[in-house]
Amino acid sequence: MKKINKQIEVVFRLWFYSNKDKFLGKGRVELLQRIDDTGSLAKAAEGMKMSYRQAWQMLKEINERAPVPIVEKHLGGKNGGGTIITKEGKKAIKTFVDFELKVAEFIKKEIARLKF
Amino acid sequence: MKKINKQIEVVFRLWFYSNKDKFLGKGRVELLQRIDDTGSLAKAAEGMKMSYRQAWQMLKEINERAPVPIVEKHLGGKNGGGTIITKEGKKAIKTFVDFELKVAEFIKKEIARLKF
DNA sequence: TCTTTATATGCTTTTATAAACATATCGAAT
DNA sequence: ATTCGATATGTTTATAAAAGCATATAAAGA
Repeated sequence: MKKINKQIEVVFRLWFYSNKDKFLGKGRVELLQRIDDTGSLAKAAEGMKMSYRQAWQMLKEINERAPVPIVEKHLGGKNGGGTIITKEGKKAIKTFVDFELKVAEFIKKEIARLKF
Repeated sequence: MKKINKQIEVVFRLWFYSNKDKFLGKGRVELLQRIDDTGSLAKAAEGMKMSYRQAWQMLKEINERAPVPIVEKHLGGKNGGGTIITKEGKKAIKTFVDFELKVAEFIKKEIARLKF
């Protein structure tokens, strides 16, 4: 009988929920990170080859569900406006990324421990 | 500023992959457990209000992708046939369930440790 | 050989999700 | 007032995933 552990890979996903609603996951965090980098939802969407519409809806959900304000939007003005990540938003992103990393490390260790 | 950790919940899913293909996840494991309980794919499907077609396709994928034989099928015969979980199948199920539990415990501890 | 019951699949129809297209709006700066 | 670039949404179209329906097949036992 072949040993399984040598050929098994474990993949995981995790989400932050607030009030029974999912408000952060890997995809959303990437969007937020790109917004943080570019200062623009449109540019962030383009960067991850996602339609602006979709990205806008995603961000809308994040805002509706997050327990704290994640972004600050600006309409019109010199450069047409823009979107910036709030301080709380940055904290939430970091918390998620760190959490994800810890879980990944734990899983890696556990895989090594698997014996059949 | 409100503290986030008191209101955040973390949800996760994990999958076992073999050869870049997902072959076990929560839903599939439940199907297998029900097959193990009933000895029948049809009964298992019914039990989790899933169409037989769907369950059969799910099981087909599991079999195609798992590194070891998970079930043994029997066509025809006295009671029309049936499906039983192999010894390796049972081991895979247990491994998955145990793994999932450990990750859940780890996550629970990490949540408690979150501070903002 | 006919019955029984679970597995094995083809085919069609819904439903859900995502993509695509089209505009409207906002407000600083010119 | 007009321009400009980004946000804000309604509407429609295309794709994909799930459901539903129908039927064939296997093989032990009566």
